[in-house]
Amino acid sequence: MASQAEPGTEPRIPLSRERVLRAAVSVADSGGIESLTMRRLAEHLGAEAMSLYYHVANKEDVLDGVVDVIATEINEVVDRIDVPAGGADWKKAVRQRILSAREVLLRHSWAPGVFETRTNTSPAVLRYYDALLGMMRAGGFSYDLAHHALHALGSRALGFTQELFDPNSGAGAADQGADLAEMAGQFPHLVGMLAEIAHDDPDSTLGWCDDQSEFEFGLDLILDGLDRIRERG
Amino acid sequence: MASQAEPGTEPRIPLSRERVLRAAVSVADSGGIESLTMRRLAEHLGAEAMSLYYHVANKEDVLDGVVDVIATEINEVVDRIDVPAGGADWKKAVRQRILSAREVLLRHSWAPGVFETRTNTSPAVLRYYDALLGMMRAGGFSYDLAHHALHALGSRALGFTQELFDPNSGAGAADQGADLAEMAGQFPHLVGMLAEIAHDDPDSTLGWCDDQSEFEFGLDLILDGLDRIRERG
DNA sequence: TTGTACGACTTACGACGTAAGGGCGGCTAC
DNA sequence: GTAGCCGCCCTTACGTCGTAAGTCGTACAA
Repeated sequence: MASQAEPGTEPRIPLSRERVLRAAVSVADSGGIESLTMRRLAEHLGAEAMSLYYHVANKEDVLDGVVDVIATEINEVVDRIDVPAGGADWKKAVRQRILSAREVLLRHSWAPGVFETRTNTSPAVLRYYDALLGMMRAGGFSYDLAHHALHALGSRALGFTQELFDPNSGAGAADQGADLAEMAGQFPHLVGMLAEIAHDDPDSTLGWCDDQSEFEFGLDLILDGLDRIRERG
Repeated sequence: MASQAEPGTEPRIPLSRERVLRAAVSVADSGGIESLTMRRLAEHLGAEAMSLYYHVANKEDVLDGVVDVIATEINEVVDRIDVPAGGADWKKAVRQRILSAREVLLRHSWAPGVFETRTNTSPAVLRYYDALLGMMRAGGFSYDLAHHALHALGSRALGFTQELFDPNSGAGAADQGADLAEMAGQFPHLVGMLAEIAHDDPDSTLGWCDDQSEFEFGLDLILDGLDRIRERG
């Protein structure tokens, strides 16, 4: 339509699965995952919704493709890392790999939620895990221990953890309506912890607790534990 | 309608937020979370969809309420546990608490996904975390370490981890179409691991890897790590 | 007896995913 | 050349979703 009304303009780039998936990431990046609808995606591409179905089976397929795009971006980043190679250095290598993956996900904050809903594993994710396994093997892990390690890391292996409760929202609720004293009566330890943390770290720019350093704390806890088992076994 | 057509039957139990939320859990239990729509929920209650809105703000509110119902069920279970009390026994107590929470979630397999999408923390979840914190404090944790511990545990504190990749689906894909040799070329470590695990544990009734024992492995890894820090600090 | 407010129902709207089919432009076969 | 085909995109339409707006019966207070 637009191309007919304006003759002589761009010759219209044809759609393709590749282009559709890239656009999907772009839409989610700018408006969040709930803004990713087939109609909006088509609009973003200068096409109609039903045209997408020639390149993509359905919306589930789009979401599958989107995690593959993100995982590919992760692989591109981690492949550039200069690995210190195997032996006892496995921990350093794995740690850096995971933190790099996390950096990519921080650029697509909606992505973790999508990763978790997928059951079909994307080839790019498999490639990521395969290389991670390779590092552990080079570090002396048995396949069995490496297997346990993957489960223990869970989503952390890809660089994210879902925070189940955001103490800020609880604190906010307390500030607003409910009496803080009443709050303290109901949740004494929670309130005590919040008070102490806030006191210890009053001017942290990232809020009362820094997610990045918490992520690293948990990651190191697991990696150290695995290392101990590796040395013993 | 039905109550008008059949006069003299039950006097019709009035709706209430409580009843709506319990019905929502029941619907999700039997048909999965994607089957939980306002219309179906109403039908389950013998009412019309719009009638629910007198007791519930909107669907988000229903989901918030649903996690509160589940968290309350968890609290009821863990409150019954006979705690071995504080000191060095903290680990045993926390471990048992978390595994009990997991048992509840296993009865509502759709629940983890809903927990992760909530940002408003439910009072029942706060109560759960508060008691968990209390156990750690009794075990000698500083608030700071307990805070780190909560982040390190993440969703594991409530008894679940999201499995990002199910090797079964990968293996299934390999079995079906793609050549396993080609698969091994692309993902050598992954295929090696799968082969060894399958060989070591050929007749596990829970599949090639037991999620429960993997959960416990990861949980113990973290709890042991925290215990070491506690002793040192 | 007459409000009045609660608690349900009816109707309707816009957005979503997508099934079905129409049409255009460029290829290949003659 | 031109007839036919097919790859690619569009139009139209359907069923389902969440929910805004308005209606109605019933119970209780004045």
